[in-house]
Amino acid sequence: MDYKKLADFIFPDITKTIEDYEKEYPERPEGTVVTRYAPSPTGFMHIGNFYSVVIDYVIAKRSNGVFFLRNEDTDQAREIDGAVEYIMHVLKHYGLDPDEYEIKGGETKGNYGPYIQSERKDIYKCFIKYLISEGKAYPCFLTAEELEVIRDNQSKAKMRIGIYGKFAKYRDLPVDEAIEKIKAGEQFVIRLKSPGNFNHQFVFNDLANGEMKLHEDDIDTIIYKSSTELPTYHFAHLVDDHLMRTTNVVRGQEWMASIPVHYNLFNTFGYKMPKYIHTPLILKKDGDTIRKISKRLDPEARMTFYEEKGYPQYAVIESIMTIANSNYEAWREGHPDAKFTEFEFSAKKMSPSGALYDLDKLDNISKNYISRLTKDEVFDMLDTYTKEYDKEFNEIINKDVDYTKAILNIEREQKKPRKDYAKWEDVKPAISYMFDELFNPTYTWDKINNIDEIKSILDKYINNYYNENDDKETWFEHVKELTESLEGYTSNMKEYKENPDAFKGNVADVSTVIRIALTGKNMTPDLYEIMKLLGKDRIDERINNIK
RNA sequence: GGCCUGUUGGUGAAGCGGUUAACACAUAUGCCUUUCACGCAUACAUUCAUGGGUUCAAAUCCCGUACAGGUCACCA
Repeated sequence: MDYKKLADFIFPDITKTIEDYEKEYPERPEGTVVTRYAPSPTGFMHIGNFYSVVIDYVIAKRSNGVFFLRNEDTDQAREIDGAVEYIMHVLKHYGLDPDEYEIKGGETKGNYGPYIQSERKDIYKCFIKYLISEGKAYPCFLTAEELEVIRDNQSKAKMRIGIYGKFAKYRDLPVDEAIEKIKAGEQFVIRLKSPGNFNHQFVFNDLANGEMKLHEDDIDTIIYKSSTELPTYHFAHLVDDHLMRTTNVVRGQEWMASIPVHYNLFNTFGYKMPKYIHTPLILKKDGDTIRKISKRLDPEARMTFYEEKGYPQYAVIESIMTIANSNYEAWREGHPDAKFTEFEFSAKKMSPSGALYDLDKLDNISKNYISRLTKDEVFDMLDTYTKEYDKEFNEIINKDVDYTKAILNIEREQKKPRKDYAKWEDVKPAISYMFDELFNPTYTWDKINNIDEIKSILDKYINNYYNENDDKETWFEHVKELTESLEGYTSNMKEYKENPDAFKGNVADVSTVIRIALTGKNMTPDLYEIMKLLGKDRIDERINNIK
């Protein structure tokens, strides 16, 4: 049959050949690892996508390779404005900047573009045209209704579903008849004339999941959508990753099932398949059931969650790396200051089963990280965060930067620093009492709640025992002396513990009374440090305000 | 329904023929201690979904079963 006639008829304007493109996009330097993140701009970024990106980035950067971003906008009905900008924002936020990318109507970087699929139509058409001219693809005129009937019948007959064998009605339609139909305005798609045989198996090696035996695919998959003149994902994957010279494809495990299709596609062109890493799904425990984490139901599925809460970028990446390779934590212990890209990542060590993303673990990583920062670093990060998410608090902490830093430095910059904050959102409620405009004096404590008693303790303290120039030891000695002077109280904790009923209270209780009076809380960092920062006037004022 | 994948404590998991079944998080308790936090210590899987087999020996190898997930679009 004269397939060339058909090809020329369908794509009369396509004059470039595959060879032209091969020349235009030459092989990258020998041994370069090339990875990509290829999202469809259909909404906000998901933690699972982020997982893939981190791995893309690590394996590219470890070997000085290339990591690029490709915009897969072939489904225009689902496209959302600003989605790509948001993705770029996330990548930048986490320091995972792509080496090559393109913003629609904006900047472009890299020599293997366009990096937006809707701008690559001619390239796809060229490849499709070649396939048709070789008789390896054909126009199919099956309507949506016909397709549905076929599917129903197959399902009733318990047959495999799809267009294959005798169901591929237009597979061998004579060229002239096809041309007539197109001339008559009939809608069509282009399907691959599948070379596969379902009864044959081939071995596929996934870098994460290992070897598996799969059936060849004999379904004539749609590779080109006439409605939009755009290819389907499968075909775009073939053309783009071949021409962009991608060496490693990292994608979610839901793509595993498409491997036989991709195997066919790469084989019909005689191209080498890239290496694949199918990442496990990130799951979520919902009551008693475990399911795929969902953008709609689970706030923590969206990457915006981590930014809004103010999780440090470092912590989010660390938590992902910990899931990806369980020996990462041990490595980190030995290399506390190394960049995560220096870690010897192993796809093989990835667990093939889905993982629950553990926010407790994230908090722990984050707390440890923040606890090791200096007061200046903490201030800067808090400043950046509050500028975006809490303007009021941002103004407050900037009124007297040295004062704020001193607060943030309480029990910091020492061997065993406090681990109070997992995210920047936690800071404000933890230290608000240090700022008069946020201090909301309320005294509530069950153990000592008699107002006369409280007032007498505080008055005695402020008049007879408090001295703003005391060092820490002396300060505490004075609190002890105060305690001893009170009827029924002891400063001897051992004595108290042996017989708690014999006393009204102890030094800890007296300290707590002072603490609550000054901060409104019965749990705070070191009281001495707090009082130092508050200063005599504010201490007097707060104590006098207790009613 | 077909095809594919998985199943080790509350969570992430190590282990891949002989271990007291690592480690980290979480939880609980104790010590330390002016509260909290930190730190330290202890506890937490008589057992590796389940049934059978191979073996002197199995979480580890084989077969079956159950359960869970993924996928079968002019969506990616």
